[in-house]
Amino acid sequence: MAELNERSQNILEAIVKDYIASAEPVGSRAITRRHNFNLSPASVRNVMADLEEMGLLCSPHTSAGRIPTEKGFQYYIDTLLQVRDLTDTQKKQLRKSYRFSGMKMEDIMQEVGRILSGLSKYAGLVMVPKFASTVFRQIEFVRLSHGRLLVIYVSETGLVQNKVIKADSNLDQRQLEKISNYLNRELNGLTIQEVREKLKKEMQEEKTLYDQLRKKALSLSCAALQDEVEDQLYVTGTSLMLEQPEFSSPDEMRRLIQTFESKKILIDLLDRSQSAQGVQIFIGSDIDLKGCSLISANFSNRKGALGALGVVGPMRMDYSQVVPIVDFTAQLVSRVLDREAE
Amino acid sequence: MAELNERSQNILEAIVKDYIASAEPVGSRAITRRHNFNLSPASVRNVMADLEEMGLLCSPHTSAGRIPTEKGFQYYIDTLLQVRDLTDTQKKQLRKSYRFSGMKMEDIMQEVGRILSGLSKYAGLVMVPKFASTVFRQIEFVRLSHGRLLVIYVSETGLVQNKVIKADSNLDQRQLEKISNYLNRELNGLTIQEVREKLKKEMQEEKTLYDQLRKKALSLSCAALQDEVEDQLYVTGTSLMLEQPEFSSPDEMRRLIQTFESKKILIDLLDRSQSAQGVQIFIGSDIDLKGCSLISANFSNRKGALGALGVVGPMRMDYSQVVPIVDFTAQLVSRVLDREAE
DNA sequence: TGTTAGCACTCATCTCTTGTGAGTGCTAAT
DNA sequence: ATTAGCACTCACAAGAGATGAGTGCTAACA
Repeated sequence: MAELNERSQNILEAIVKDYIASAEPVGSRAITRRHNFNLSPASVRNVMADLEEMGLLCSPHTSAGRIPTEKGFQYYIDTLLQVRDLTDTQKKQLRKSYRFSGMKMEDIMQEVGRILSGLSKYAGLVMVPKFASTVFRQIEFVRLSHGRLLVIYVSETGLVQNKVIKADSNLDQRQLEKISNYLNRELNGLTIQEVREKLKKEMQEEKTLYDQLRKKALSLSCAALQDEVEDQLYVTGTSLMLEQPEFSSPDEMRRLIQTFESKKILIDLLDRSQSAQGVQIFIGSDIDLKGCSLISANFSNRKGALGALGVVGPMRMDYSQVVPIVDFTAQLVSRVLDREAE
Repeated sequence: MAELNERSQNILEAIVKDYIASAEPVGSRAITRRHNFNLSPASVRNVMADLEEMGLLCSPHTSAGRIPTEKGFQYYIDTLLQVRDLTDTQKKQLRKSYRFSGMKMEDIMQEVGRILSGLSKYAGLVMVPKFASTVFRQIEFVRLSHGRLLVIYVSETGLVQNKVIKADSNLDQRQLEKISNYLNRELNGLTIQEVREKLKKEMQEEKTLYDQLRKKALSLSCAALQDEVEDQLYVTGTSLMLEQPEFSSPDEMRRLIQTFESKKILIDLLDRSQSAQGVQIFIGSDIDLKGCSLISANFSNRKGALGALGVVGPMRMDYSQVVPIVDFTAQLVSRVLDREAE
């Protein structure tokens, strides 16, 4: 991106801010009225023409004002955006909302989503801890019927996953208990990722092993943990998005709701953000959410990244306000999870 | 409802059917064209005026055709609707979609919802088995920290519920095992409802009991099972509703999405239908879904009612088509659950 | 040379008008 | 009892100004 002189920057910033506030195209006169740059509308127009040439602005039609393009927003976020930190009062209030003691993981996540969307007035997303990186705490088997077996897996953070598997051999409850005892001893404190690797190694080493119990335990736990569990996503406050003027037309509404309904796009997006640290902002066609932006952050406990949360809003959302909310929320959730795990 | 002569019935039926097909007000001429009653439009108009007087029809404005009122729909459903059974081919196809072996309960329910909304082109609802009426199979305790205890409860159908409780006394894993063994033996085969009653009784009888283990077991399981678990509801295909012309205005869309988002209204509704047998139809202001109808049915296994499923569509939805789908689906799900449980 | 006033021009939006057509209710004839 | 005929209503679409916000360009100005 070419350098912009100070005047251009000021004007771009003014346009972006005005547009964020009004959702309407911004005209040259409006700018001179609302900000006192000591410039005439005509001069502002010249600058605006330049900014349009650079692809930072565009006008919906000849006689409307300008609106920032995606590139314009990107520039704004990269170089002009100043995120003010939350005030202590706000922080305190947020902390107060996060009294999760005695709630189970799913409910916590849902509640976090609600709070996020409530604060931001946009849609809140929370992706629950990725299965592969959770830390093993306990595994239990429950016999159902026809050799079908319910496997219940509990992570250190109290996340419960369950899965039905087929066990060919007819194991009785007694044997199952032995097996789960064995596994609980053996796998304690490892992440699922590590458990998988360990199992794989052992399976190879002990192919010819005569220890029946161990053999069965290995094959059972393999079956239980082999395939990736689909990430679970909680979406809250989609209807708030429908209040935004950019989604006021029926077609846009339908598109938006369909997107939120499928969840797949959102999961991919949050997955992508998983690798990075801190708050991330995805804009527009970056993501498959036309006209939207996503502000996301990971949460984690001491053992590493666990999940991601964020806010989806219109591209012109109030970044300076939402970014710190997302950031602080992610930190709070991380702390809660640490506390729970300890 | 006053009796209607045959001609009036025929005309009412024609109007309802045409309106279901077109979502437009139906005029007198349109009726004589599409159905041959050997009547002139003027005669039809006379009848329509009568039907309007009775509150079965209304016209949006003077020079539009008539549309059925809520009462009109009610009359149609009660006395005119003929539900054709599914053809064998359709049944076979449906059965083929329902191969759920090896899936866990939540996934089954979600899939059922998807199929329902896919077939009906409206929104599908599935409410998971009511906790209180599930049959106890197994209970497990997992220690988390600070005396917080994760209780995992498994029903006979493989439904897993979990909950975090506070256990004041410091129990080690060994004692917990003993307790769960004791409870598993003691409570096997009872519904949660029965378990609760039993616990209550025993707690009273054995207040002064010196058997420490038993006492702890009782108080733990009481804490674990005491409060009602919120019914879980799966909603699918809301975006399909937005395609319907009655919800094409932004305001209607917002209202609809908000309703679906809160879920509470829908849960109450399905709860209400729980008591009855077979397919039920709720119309319009009966329920808090303006302009919508709900077709619902319960599913159950041999032990009794477990949950409910249904389809929410516009009031003018194609009842003759959707009713048998909902009916047959409920039967299929019941059978699947029986098979799983056996 | 950068800035600004002035001006012609564009174009979405609102309002007002008019025409059209589907549908109605009433009346009189069959 | 049924129906043809007719006047009437009213939503909706199309067209015509009027309005106003905003632009680009040019020429004058500091």
